Amino acid sequence: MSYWLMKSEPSVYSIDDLQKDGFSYWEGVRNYQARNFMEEMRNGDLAIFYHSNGSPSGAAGICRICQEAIPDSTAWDPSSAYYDRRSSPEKPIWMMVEVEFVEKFPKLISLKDLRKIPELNSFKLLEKGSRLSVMPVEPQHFEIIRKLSEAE
DNA sequence: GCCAACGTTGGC
DNA sequence: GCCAACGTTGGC
Repeated sequence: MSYWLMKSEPSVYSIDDLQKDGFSYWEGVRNYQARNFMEEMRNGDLAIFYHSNGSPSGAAGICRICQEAIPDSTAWDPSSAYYDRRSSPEKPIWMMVEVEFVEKFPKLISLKDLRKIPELNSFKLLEKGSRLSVMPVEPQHFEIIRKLSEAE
């Protein structure tokens, strides 16, 4: 079992939206590295739901992978914001997984707070210039963040 | 809205 | 294969 972090802009799709929906396809990823990570995801893997471009940004909750990578059909939908004419049902370029709501943290753990934790020094998310929207998370890092969410 | 950091594209 | 130009991400 592996751990991941997945970013979403709360103005587009937030942890509250996922809580309400229960499940959601993670469509619209248009970065090869992020796509490759999604292809590695297995049913039952857990992911931190991260709010990017939020006020503030930070870890908002946890979701579980419930459908392994399948072609992202928004890529061949001309009316979609994620349309990519290079992709087709015959030759899909982009993939998506489906995630299931697990929990919303009682309080968002802001990026600023994450940076205060010495044990998270090597966390990829916190590296300068890190922009990847889907990334693996070390099990010990995942545990630290989950524990942080229980504090106070 | 600004802008640094990064990824992608395309001319050569 | 190099690299300049351009587009995007995301913190602030």
